[in-house]
Amino acid sequence: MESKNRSHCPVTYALDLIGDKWSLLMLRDIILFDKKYYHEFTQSLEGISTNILANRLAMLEGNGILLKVRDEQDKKRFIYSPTEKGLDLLPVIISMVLWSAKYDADTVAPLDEIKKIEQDPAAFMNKVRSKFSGEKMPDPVAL
Amino acid sequence: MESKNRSHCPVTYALDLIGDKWSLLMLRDIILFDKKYYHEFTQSLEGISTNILANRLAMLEGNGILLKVRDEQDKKRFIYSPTEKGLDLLPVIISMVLWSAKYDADTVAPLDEIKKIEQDPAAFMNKVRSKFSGEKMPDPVAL
DNA sequence: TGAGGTTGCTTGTGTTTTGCAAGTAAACAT
DNA sequence: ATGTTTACTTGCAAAACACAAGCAACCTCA
Repeated sequence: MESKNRSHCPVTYALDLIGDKWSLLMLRDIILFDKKYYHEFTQSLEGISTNILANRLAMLEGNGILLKVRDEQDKKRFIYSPTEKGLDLLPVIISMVLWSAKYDADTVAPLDEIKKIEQDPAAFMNKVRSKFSGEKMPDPVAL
Repeated sequence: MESKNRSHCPVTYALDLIGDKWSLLMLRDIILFDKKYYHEFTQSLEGISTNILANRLAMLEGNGILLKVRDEQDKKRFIYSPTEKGLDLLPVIISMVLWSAKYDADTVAPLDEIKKIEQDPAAFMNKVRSKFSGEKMPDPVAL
């Protein structure tokens, strides 16, 4: 499930991995809306088809952006979570959100939340990141 | 040449306009590499086919991201330039560049330039923007 | 003035990707 | 044991894409 790179231009590298209409929406659901399970992704507003969803989940996992583990509470399910590489895409998502909030007259982005993000994006990102400060973080470097 | 929106989520709005493998590469060429002409886009590293190129140029123009004007020096050519809406996508491009520079072991992004952008992204964006401070900027608000 | 080159597309044709509906298998619930 | 939930997979039609060729407007130079 590898993507072949068109070039090693950094814009191209990112687009070859997440430059489609679904991958960043899935990361939005995982990172911002706390979705974890396959069936939760099928319930998003935009209606992804299940074959595309399965394909993208495998691709994102294969490229180290998502982590997939069996749910020990209910072994027929899997829990998807962002890796550090996935969480590091938050600035991409946020810059898209700010751009759309500015130019989409019909945006549903809440204005007060947008203003908070604009004033202190680092604070917003830290708050989001703190939700995932669990088992999948790399070991802290010893002092 | 309109894109229909899947939803008015701000992530979706951005992806519906520029969430494909080519649009942001073209904006990279226009904004960062100073490309202006159709034939210059065909010469990029990644090799876009001409029908897709023509389609995307029309789409980006139709959505107010690019401006297309006839070149008065050579009337068989057109000059493409970013609108304010197009220039406002610079944060999206930059955040992708920083992410790829971090995770692509084979990136061609120059390390010293990346560090400068990381330390002061606003300064980099202003420098890039100053290249386009010409006729297509909106009139400054009267004092 | 007209022949050839440049530029910016458009048009075919085949391949790949996507969307939609239906089906399957493992785990679980009763 | 039977039905249900969950996570996919499969088949097929539609759309998007890549590649090659063609074409029209404009320019160049004789």
